[in-house]
Formats: sequence, structure tokens, C-alpha cells
Amino acid sequence: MKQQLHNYLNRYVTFSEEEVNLFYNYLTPKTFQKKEYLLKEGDLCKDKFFITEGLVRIYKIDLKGKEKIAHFGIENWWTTNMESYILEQPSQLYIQALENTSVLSISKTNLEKAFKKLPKLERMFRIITENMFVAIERKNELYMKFSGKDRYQNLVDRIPDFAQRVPQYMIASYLDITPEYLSEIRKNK
Amino acid sequence: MKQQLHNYLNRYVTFSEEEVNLFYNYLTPKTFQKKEYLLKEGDLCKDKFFITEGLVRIYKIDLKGKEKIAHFGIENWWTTNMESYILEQPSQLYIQALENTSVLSISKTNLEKAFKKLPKLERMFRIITENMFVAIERKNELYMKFSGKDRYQNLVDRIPDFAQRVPQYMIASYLDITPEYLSEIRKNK
DNA sequence: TTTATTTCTTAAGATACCTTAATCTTTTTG
DNA sequence: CAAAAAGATTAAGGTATCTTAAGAAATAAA
Repeated sequence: MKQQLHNYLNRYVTFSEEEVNLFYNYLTPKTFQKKEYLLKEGDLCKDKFFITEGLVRIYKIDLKGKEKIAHFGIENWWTTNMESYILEQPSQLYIQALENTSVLSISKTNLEKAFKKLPKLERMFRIITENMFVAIERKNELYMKFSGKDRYQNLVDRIPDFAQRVPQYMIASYLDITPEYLSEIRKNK
Repeated sequence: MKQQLHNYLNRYVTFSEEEVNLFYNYLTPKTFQKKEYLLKEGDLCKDKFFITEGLVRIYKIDLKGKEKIAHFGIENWWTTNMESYILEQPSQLYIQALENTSVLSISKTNLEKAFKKLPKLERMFRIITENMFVAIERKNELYMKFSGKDRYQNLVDRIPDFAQRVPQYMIASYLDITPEYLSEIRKNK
């Protein structure tokens, strides 16, 4: 787990073993069973979670009471509710494990301490945030440019095995279409 | 202009006058006439732009040849094409001045130099990026939860004078509806 | 001030996608 | 293994939003 973190960190900034240890001491390993929640609506999101294994979904309940999936989070990915975390406001989002999931979590206060001890981390989190920003922008572009049908095709082309890991109705939710319509799309192919 | 920057920076991290001067030396003031481009499709986006005055739009041309506005940028806001900037790939976006616009621009290499001289900046840009992330997420939520009609109402409620600054067809584009449909919406109120 | 350009509106017909609701299939649980 | 729960499909009818096309209004240019 520490090795996995080290590999991950070194993608962005070079860290020595001691530096990783230092950071690691601020992290808390946690595990969540399938269907357990890392965060619920109304909670204050105090942590960033680094997923070492498993899969989560980040979703909200819309005005009609329907689940809308904003993102998925997988291994070697940081997840949090940025809005709740940054602004320290109650979360409107749920983060739920879709598989048994292991994370390394860090609270805002601990992360600040870690930044002080190891300023390089500040750099790393800037870079990570920029990358997340790019990812979210790409998703946006996909939604602005393409129809539901095309978005589905794009997903299948890019991550063919993802549909195996996640029920179809969640894929539909992520693509922002109804499960019935996704079913329709799949039929006509 | 330097004072404006200083005020802005101090929102996030405290900077002394000398520190601001140091950073300022890496920045290049530029002005753009209305309709001029800060960035065009195909260009490499080498800079981040801090808008000190004016208004820009960030848009792309979709498959049908239509303009789709992703964001607007206003005074005291950083703008760039993050994807092109980070990944050093040709831009798929245009950034265009909608009013005569003044910016302070900084290239990636200069920003890296500035980070080295003034590590506090690294922190500031992490925070800025996080805030941009929150902004973009909020926009996403708006689009996932609400109809075109509701998104228009939301915009009017939140920034009533914005519609005065920008032609309606651009508002429509930003809301991801056609100008004709926006016209329809406005009529029925 | 006239002309050209840009922006906005109207209306009719088309379509992508939704809603509901019933049934079928698969997976999970006791 | 049976029963329950969760997930997927089908079909009919509905609605939000788009497309096209034409003309009106406003703004900018000559």
C-alpha cells in the first residue's frame, strides 16, 4: 500500500522513501464494504481519499428524487467532494463504494500539516488538481458535443470493461440518460 | 494593476509588497481589442491569463460547426485552456475577448521559475485551481439537475446584469440551448 | 443617414429523450 | 433451493428542445 502510494506520487514529483513515510504517517487506511458510504448528503466532507483498491461512485439525488452519478473513482485516484471540503459546507453528494474498497484518507488539517513539513506535496496536489480539472473538462466537452448515444459509444470504446464492473443503470445515470433509453440504444446496434 | 493583483493574491495567501513585485516581474501585460483572440483552435496554450479588465469567452466549435461556449472569464479571474496548457497539446478551444480586455499573462516556464523563487505561489495556484474546480462542478450540477428554462432563470437570478454585457445568443450557447429556444423561454414569462 | 451587419423573434415540423408501467432476467439472500 | 431483491428490456405516448427559414429589430459601419 505504501509502495503503491510511492509509485503514484512519483508520477508527478519525485519523493524519497523517507518523504513518502512522512506523508504516509498522516494518512489513515480505511476499508469500506460494497454499498457502504464514504460520505453522505449533509455530512461535512473533511477528507480526501486516495483509492488503493476498489471502486466508488459520487452521486447526488436530484429534485425528482433520482440518483445522478457525477463521477466514478477507481484505484490510484483521489476522490472527495471538493465543494464541501473546500468551502466547509454540508455535502450535497454521496460517495459510495460499489465494490469493497480500500482508501488512504487524510483530513484537511492533517494535509495542511503535511504541506508544512513537505512543501513538495503542495506542488503535487496542485498538479493533481489540475489533472482532475482537465478530466472534468473533458467530460463536459463530451456532454456538450455529443448525444446520449454517442456518449455511450465513447465510453464503450474507451473503457470496454467498465460496463462489466458497473450495473447498466448506473452507466445510464453517468451518461445522463435514463436506463430505458440506454436499453433502447443498445438494442439498435 | 499591480495593486489589483496584490489584492487578489491576498484573498488566498498573504504576500508582501516585494513578493508581489517579484511575481509581477514574471507577468506580461497584454491588451486585446473586442473580438480579438487570446487563443485559437490549433494553437498551443502556453499561458495563464489573469484578467484585470474586460470579458472573454472560452468556446469550441462542435461537430455541426456551431459555437459552444464553455465558460466566460471576467475581471479577477484566471483563464487558460487547462487541457492544452497542461498536456501541451493543440487547443480545441478559442478564447476570445468580448470587450476590450487587459490581462497579465504568464508562460508555463515563467510560472515554474516563479514557483521556485516564491514557493508560496505554488500554494496559491493550488488553491485557485481548487476553486476553479468547485466552480466547474457547480456548473455541472446545474446542468445535470435543471432544464434549459431553469438554467436561464438561475443565471438571471444570480447575475442579473450579465445578460446586458453579453448578446443573448451567447447566453443561449453557454446554457446549452439554441437562441431560438431561449427566445421562446423569455417570451413565456 | 443610409446601408450593412449583427442580433432577436416567430412559427411549424421534426427528433432525441423521457415517463410510465408491465414483464422478463439475473443476482442476492435466507 | 426458493423467495426476494435488483437490474434490464419493451412499448406506447408525451415533452423539451432542435431545425429550418423567414422576417423584424438593433447596432455598427460607411
